[in-house]
Amino acid sequence: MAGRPGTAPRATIYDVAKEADVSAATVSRVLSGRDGVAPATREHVKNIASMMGYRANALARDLSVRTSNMVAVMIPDIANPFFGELVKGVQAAALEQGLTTLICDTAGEASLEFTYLDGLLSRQVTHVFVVGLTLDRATVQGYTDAGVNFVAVDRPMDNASSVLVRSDNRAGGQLAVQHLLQQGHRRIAHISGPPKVQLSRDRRRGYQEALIAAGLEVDPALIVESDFTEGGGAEAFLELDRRGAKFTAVFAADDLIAVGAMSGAASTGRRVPRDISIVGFDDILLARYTTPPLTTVGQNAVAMGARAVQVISSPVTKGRRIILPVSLVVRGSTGAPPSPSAARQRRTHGTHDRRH
Amino acid sequence: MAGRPGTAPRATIYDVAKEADVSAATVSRVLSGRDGVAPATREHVKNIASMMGYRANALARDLSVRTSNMVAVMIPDIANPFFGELVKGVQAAALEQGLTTLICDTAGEASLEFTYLDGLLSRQVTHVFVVGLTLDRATVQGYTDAGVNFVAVDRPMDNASSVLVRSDNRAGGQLAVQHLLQQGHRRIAHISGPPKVQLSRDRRRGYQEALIAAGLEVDPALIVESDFTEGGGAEAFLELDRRGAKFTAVFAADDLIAVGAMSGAASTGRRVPRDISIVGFDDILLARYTTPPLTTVGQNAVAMGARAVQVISSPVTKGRRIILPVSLVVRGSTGAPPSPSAARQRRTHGTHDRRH
DNA sequence: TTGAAAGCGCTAACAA
DNA sequence: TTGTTAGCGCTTTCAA
Repeated sequence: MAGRPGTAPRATIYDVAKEADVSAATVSRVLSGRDGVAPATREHVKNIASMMGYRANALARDLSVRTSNMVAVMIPDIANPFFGELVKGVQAAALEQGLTTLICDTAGEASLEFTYLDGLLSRQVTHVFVVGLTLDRATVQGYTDAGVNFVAVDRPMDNASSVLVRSDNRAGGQLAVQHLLQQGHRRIAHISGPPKVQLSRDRRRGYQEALIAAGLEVDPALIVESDFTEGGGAEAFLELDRRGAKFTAVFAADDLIAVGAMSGAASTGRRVPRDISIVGFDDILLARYTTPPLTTVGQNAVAMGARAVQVISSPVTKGRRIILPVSLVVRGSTGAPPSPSAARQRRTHGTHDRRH
Repeated sequence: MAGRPGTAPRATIYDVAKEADVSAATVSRVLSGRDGVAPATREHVKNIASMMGYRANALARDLSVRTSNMVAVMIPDIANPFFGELVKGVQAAALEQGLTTLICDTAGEASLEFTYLDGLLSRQVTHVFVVGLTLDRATVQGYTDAGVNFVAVDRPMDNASSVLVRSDNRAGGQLAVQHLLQQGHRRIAHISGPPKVQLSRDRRRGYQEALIAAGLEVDPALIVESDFTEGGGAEAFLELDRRGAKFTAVFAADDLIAVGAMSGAASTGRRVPRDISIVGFDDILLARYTTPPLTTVGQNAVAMGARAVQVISSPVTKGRRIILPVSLVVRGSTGAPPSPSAARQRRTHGTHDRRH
């Protein structure tokens, strides 16, 4: 009640001890649920503690024990819904284990990764889930040596020894293209993610393989690189258009790119899927609500996050890879290519998802 | 080199002191950049420290000093891009002040808010930016008393004494409706956010006021409540449709709702903006890339976050409100209402997008 | 079953 | 300018 504002002196374990007429050690034992305390004493201490509104000081505890009950997840762009969903998965699963999740947006910048990792390490956060760390191998090794346990999610890190949880991106690329092929498309463009990112290459490879398997050629003029944003996708589509390339479908490396591509298509006077079909990747929540709804390769971000958390509690071989399956989600953004004769045959953008 | 994996014994300030042949106090002074150290000593200590790969233990420091250099931002849904952008603003501004930002997704659940706040408090994180805390006034007061400084962003908290940084939501609602009115719309529906959230009520009030100012009546049948998601927006649109209400435009309480409404419109056979105009709120990145691009009330999430951070460094009167201006961003989702004859005519021919 | 005492790694008077 | 000495609040042997 007295004291300066915001300076309410917090009760310590000693205050509780004194009040309960026991030692601090006993209070500690009771409050951290260790045994070896008489039931009566236990009850008594508990009462006194809650009476006094005692709150443990995690700093002191962590300093003493040299661990913390917090885990962190580092992602390159918190404004990308896919990562948002991923984070939610991590958080929910961590919570079940009594762990609190800290989220760090690195913006893909090494300096920020550095800052965060330093802060986490020096606060005894020993488990961190990372999506696309750009830090070099040596630096990462330094953190590992210092006691940080990394779990790479979605994207591998420059460090062969840590566990990786990701989707089967290559298969996803194939799935997307096979679907387009089935619809009758032959000229299929691809807007890829940054080639530096492994999954960009994997999806692209799937794209190429499916094409080749169908006896088609891979035309470099039909491939353009982008980043994983709507703006990048729109720009990439325009680039494709500028090249004068002929294509009736595009496989976008993620849903945001696909949305951008749809926008680019519209701005060049094309209609989806009548004039052009578009397939995305991720199946973010939004995909269901674009106009038309987006056909996409579904991966379950929430499940991926949850799976990553499992890793820390189950003994895992170093260097292990956990590959999650993907599946095609057919919605309204794909259809038959425009054929001169059959100008009006698709009329069905149902709201139902057809899962394959 | 020796030791168990992940158990590399970290050098302490004492190790450095011994090696540099000075006292721990001196090392501390050097490493935390305090003055009162001879330049020569300073250099020497610095060298030794980096030589030894010394890393400060933040836990020990924070415990001793009883503050930390971390701030936290608590948001209800990390998968909503608006909050993602907001967080980015906070983070960037905090970084400039040497503060590291922790992100906490409360999912709008009081229990999670509780968990996070406890963890933060007991780790000496004294500044937290909150968006729509649901915790009750007394609980919040408890944290305040314990030394947590809250800055409410976007949405006020149940605590009159903390600073609030938000947009002028009421004016935004008016802006949206005035625009629609200008286009010639008279039957304008509104899909609001949860009425529990203050800004839902503010935007709705703006909507109503603009209607009344134009001499129109507010028709309750044209207002439906939703949440701030695409799914909610789609559902709300369908509800409007089910009611058989006649309307030519809808003002959605946020962009995600607007996207959902566009989807709902499409699934009921309406075209935007030909048959129906839609206005959103927020101007998230996505708004530029929907089909058609979304007309919306723009608020700058990044700026809002940054402004909130300023608050903690500048002395601010308790209970102060900082209201940020909003502005209308006209894109392609709004246009003139369909005239009965035109509507009939279009049913027979395919249509192209309107001009701007 | 309980307590005394010694840390965990750092900072901050107060002396020297 | 530098060092000594107490803590910060909790955990954890080791005795009792």
